[in-house]
Amino acid sequence: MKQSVEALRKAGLILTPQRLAVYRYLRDCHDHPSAEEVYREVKRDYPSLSRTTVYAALEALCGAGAIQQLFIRHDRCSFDPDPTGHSHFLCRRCLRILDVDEEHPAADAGSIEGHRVESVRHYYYGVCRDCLSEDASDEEET
Amino acid sequence: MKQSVEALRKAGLILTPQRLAVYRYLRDCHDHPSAEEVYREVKRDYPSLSRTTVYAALEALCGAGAIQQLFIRHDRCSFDPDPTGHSHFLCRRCLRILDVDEEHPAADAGSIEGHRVESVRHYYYGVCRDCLSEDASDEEET
DNA sequence: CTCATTGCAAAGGATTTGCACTATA
DNA sequence: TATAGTGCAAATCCTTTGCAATGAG
Repeated sequence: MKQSVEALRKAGLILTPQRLAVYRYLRDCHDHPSAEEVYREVKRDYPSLSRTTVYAALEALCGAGAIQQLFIRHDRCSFDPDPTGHSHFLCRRCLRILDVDEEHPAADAGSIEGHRVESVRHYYYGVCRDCLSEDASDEEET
Repeated sequence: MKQSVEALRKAGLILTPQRLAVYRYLRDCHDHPSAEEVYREVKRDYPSLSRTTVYAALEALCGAGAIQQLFIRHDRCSFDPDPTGHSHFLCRRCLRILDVDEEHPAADAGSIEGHRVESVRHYYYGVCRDCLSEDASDEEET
């Protein structure tokens, strides 16, 4: 954690308790929460926390390359504490977003068809393995 | 166009003037409009058209596999009249969404890490070639 | 001390919903 | 004719914005 704080500071971020709390929550929740979820949860420890601050903190952290923002769902953005280039899977049953261990250049992927590529996202949609095995169990019971 | 209509009908869609208008607009606009844009434009020919209908039509067309929905932008969904698996590029300067001729399995890509994959999206972000060349021209003038 | 950040409230924009009406198959 | 689609209005949810107060460097 300490080195993360240093990394954030070096990235030019002013370190505030709120930003640290947001960052720490993301690191520890092992999920891909939306801004609203981050707000709700972090507010427990910082009752005075406002949405404005959360949105600003998330944007700042993205800008610093400490986290990444996902547009895998149509109704909200999600945030991933791991900024490295990997794919994501959205289960249409449980709506969880799962990391997929398939690396690809995160940013600066050079160019494609003349366009300068600064970042890449690979999204998969379907039914996750947990929901699949639940379905299998259900059928056995029938 | 006629075969498209047949395809829609075969996909089990009830064909209404509104759905056809939505589909036709998407086919002809050679862009990746949002639901709101589709609504605004198609409403010109169908003044009675409502948002409800547009959203329902787009959903039905997606379900029938006639078009595909993109979640490349954080603030709205976009629709692509071409349902085949290809990548997309979002320019942060002009905000246009461009097709990238890089095919990948559209749907039923089998499974990945145990999850059943039903569709795939590859998104690139950066600055498109048109904006890049504009920048180049600007510098020359300096 | 200065400027960026924070907090609050309100606005904005996309999408969804309830319900009555209409039209397709 | 029955069922699915349509239209209108209101509601909902996520995100952004204006502005004054606060705090980090």
